[in-house]
Amino acid sequence: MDRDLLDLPVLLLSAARALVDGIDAGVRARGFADLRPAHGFAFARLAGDGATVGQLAEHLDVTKQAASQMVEELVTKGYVTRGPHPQDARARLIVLTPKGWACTRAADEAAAEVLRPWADTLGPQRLAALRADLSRLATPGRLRPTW
Amino acid sequence: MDRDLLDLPVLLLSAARALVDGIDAGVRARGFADLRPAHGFAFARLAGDGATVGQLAEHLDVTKQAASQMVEELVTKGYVTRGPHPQDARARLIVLTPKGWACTRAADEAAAEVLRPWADTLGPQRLAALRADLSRLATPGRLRPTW
DNA sequence: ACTATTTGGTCAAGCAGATTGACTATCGGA
DNA sequence: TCCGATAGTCAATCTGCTTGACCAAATAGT
Repeated sequence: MDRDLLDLPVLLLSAARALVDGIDAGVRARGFADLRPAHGFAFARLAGDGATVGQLAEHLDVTKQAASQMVEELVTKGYVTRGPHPQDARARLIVLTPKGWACTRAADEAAAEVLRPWADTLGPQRLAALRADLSRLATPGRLRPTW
Repeated sequence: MDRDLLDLPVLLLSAARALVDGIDAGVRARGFADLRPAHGFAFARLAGDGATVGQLAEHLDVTKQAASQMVEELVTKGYVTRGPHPQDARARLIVLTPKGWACTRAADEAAAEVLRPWADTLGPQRLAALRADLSRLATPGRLRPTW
């Protein structure tokens, strides 16, 4: 084991943080200043066909109560709505509002913007290789980092 | 910009989390069950010649009060001591105790242990390349991810 | 069909880790 | 020698999350 691989944790963390911070800043700059990165993780799950509170909780790796609270906040802010669930009357389906969709598009743009200098630095080849390598390493677990 | 580069954030986050979680688990398994990853970031700064509360706060990207609180906790648990600062009577120098050093060694071992399967998966060549690429991307900013 | 258990969600209270604000002691330059 | 800046702590507060209790609807067992 190469000795200086030991700072790989630090590098990984720095890169991850730079990325998330950059995206967050981009999203705020586009007018969505009342959101945190944690909300972005929620949006990622809701995009598509929506999700229940329970599914969201699992995705975010928090309790249902915490997820429910966040949903309440997002409803208040106008990013999502709670509707009846087509298959289960107990459950409620959370879906993005137009504002919520606009925000996810903004996030995609922001992400692309942050990634652009990375592509410039490394070249598209090595960036793609980086992505490929990471995809072989990353366990498909939760991603919320509550440290 | 390649379209599927957009999940690089997710991959980066997964990898970072897997790494930190793995190290944390390894540290706990070695008998230091009363510490969280956040403490590890503090230890990283204290290893060497120690640091003041202010320096620690900057490193962790928290207020001095928060850092002071953590130091108090680490003192209580026996990992660090507060000593007088050689150059400044206002400041106090925080240094690791033998127990603190033992813990940092444990963390290094744990990190190596987590990295080993990574080296097996990617091969030493590409792992080194990964490290090199990341080191070109990572801004030398804070790493504490409080999302 | 009828009851019992499980599951989806919310309400309420409490905790942990951070923040802001106020204060003391010391440093260092005019 | 004074006075603003800096190191650190004490105290109060905020926020996001957890645990615990609960209701309503779904599902399983008989």
